[in-house]
Amino acid sequence: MAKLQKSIDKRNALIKATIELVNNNGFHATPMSKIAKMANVSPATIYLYFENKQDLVNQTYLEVKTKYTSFVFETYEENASIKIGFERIWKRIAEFTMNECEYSFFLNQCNNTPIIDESSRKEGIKHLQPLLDLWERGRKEGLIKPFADHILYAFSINPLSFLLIAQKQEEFRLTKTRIEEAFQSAWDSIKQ
Amino acid sequence: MAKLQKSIDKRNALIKATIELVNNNGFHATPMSKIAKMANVSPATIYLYFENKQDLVNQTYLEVKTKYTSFVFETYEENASIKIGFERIWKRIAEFTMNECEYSFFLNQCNNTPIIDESSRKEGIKHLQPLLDLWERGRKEGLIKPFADHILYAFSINPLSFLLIAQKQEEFRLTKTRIEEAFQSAWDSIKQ
Amino acid sequence: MAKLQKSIDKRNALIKATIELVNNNGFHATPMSKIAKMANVSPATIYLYFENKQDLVNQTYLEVKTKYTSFVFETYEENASIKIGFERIWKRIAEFTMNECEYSFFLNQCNNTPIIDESSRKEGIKHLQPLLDLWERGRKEGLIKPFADHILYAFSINPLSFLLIAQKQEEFRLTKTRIEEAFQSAWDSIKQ
Amino acid sequence: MAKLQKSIDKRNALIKATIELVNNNGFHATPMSKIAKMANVSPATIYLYFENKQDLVNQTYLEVKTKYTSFVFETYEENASIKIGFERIWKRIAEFTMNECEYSFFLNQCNNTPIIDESSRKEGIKHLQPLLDLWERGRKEGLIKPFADHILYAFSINPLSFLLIAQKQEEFRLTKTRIEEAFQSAWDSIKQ
DNA sequence: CATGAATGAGGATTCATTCAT
DNA sequence: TATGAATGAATCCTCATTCAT
Repeated sequence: MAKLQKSIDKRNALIKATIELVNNNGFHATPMSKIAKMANVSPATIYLYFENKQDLVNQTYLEVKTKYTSFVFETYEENASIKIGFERIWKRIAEFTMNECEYSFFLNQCNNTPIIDESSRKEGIKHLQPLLDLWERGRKEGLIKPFADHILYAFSINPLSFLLIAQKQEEFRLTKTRIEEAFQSAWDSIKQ
Repeated sequence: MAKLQKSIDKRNALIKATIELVNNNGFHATPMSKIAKMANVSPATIYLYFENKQDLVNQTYLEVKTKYTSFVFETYEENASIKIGFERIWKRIAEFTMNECEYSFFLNQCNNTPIIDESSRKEGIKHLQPLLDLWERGRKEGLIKPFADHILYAFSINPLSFLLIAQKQEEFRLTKTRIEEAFQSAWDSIKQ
Repeated sequence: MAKLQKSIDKRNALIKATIELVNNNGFHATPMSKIAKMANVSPATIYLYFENKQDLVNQTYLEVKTKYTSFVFETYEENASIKIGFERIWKRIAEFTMNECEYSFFLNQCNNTPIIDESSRKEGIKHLQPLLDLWERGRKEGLIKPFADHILYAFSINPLSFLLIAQKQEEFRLTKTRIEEAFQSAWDSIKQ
Repeated sequence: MAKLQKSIDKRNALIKATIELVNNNGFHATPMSKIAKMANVSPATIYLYFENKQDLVNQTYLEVKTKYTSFVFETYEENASIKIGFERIWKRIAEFTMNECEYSFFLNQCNNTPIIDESSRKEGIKHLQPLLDLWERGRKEGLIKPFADHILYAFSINPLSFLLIAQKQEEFRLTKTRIEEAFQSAWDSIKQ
């Protein structure tokens, strides 16, 4: 329906604007009015789609996280070997992190800052369940270190966030070669 | 001098209050008035010590970063072997990260957020120069992977930040054993 | 349109309040909040119509100056004799000065004080162009002293401002007779 | 006495600073702290010499007015003819107005603005008593128009203030010749 | 659904003034 | 007498949110 579509478009525009503005200015220093302006909408209209500013950010966070997760596992097949399976997931995460900087940067900011409601963030790393399952299998097979998921995540996945920020601050450029190197470090850090 | 000491005390109280409040509420949502109240001074007094809110946060950041760096290298001796040297530095960082959560959390927030002036953050990871030197030596000796500093940092040091946050959100407890495990992952990720 | 009219009314109320308060208290000592209260709007509303306090005063100044000029030349006809022409303009200025004390006093305060932006005041006495033209003609016909416009203005027009203030401070009452006397002085001061 | 002199020096420095700052920024926008700084004195010290900010400005006004008056009549001799007497006083006023712009500008601002207490300004033009006496004599001798003092003042003396401001705003330069012209206008405006 | 005008509550900052020394 | 540190009270301005249309 054209009408419904228009609504969805507006909601999307608002979320897009939120991401861009929060990325560049932080949550503070992004007034609702600016978000409205960038989305070509009246400030009052925001409140038809979201309860309030907090809700807007929370929903934006969840939306982006969902995009992230579904991209990451889109190509995943459960029956690959541990290393191959991990490599595929890792490369997808790396691809997302680098190609969708806006999304990744936003997620990162939310994860390191009290701008998101506890409840929205509470899930932690559960959204990566297939990866956690893979690790579990790997631990059983003696291929992955018998460490907690958080440790494995901290050393093999999270570093990509740091590289993203370093790149954004132009201290560093993440080339193809370097991604391969990064993967090697990631794998070494978790493999038995 | 009693007067000078009083001034220093006040400045410290302000910085302490800033850290605590920004950690819990974020830079936005910590009004100067609350900082003043927590430091037991009038809001106007803040402006005797800092130019404005931005300056207060910038200076707080630099102060904390300095504490961090000097703690980390306090016990460092250059002529240890690569692995021992790295282990010592890493453990000091881990110790600081876990014991001085307030400081670490604050640093982390500043590093992942546009609340700090570019110029204040510009240094990147240069403050860890002795560690970078160690890596350089390690690469030459063929003990450390021949990767860029940022990659080594991302995989061996930065993960501690993630573990800190996970702990703060009570998803995870970082026990002695787990620190040992974490170190093992760190070392595996960078060793040749 | 009712809505547009309401907007215009509000803007006018704000300008009126500004004039009255600045006249009585000076630019300092007239907080925006008082202006808002007198105009029956919220302080925040002022900022829908004016960029900031400076802009409010600048615009008020320009508005009042426009009222002044158009009143002064409303009845003017170019082809009268020099003396008649001058008398008509002078009398209109006198009328405005005395009947619209609020406006005149405000203009006077702006002209003698650094509360107005240079740019807003820059025009000087150019707004009285028809009078300047008349003087030019008068000089050519040998009826007016061959002096600079500023001198003619200083001695024939500006004195009314002083009389206004003297009256406001109740040192002096400007009666019909005295206006005639004043005109005589004005004319004598510029006539050849 | 050296001590007394030092006190007087400080008071003078404060008054000088007040004049300069109020001239350039207006009464608002000249904080006590700036006055103190310009006078090389602590803010607290001001309150040893003046009750408060209002008192400081009032006293500055009176001081400057006194300087003005005594300069104007310094060379005056009562027994000159009306025209000569007037010319002498007028020229002294012109000299003061042009040479001591800072003082004149300050006086002018106080006279056209509600920054001075009514009581301090109440005297009006009484400080020019010898001139008023001269006019009275002139009226009796039929040489001066039989008009109120305020009118004579408005047209013959006050115009100099306008010329001062025009000059300050660089619309106009007051040369020797122009001063002669101005005098002619002044005299014509009051002479019978 | 959509809006733009309106606003109350609050925030950063300034400043005249005081006070302990 | 002189001061610099300290502050409470104000001031300008912003912004999330609402409401009449």
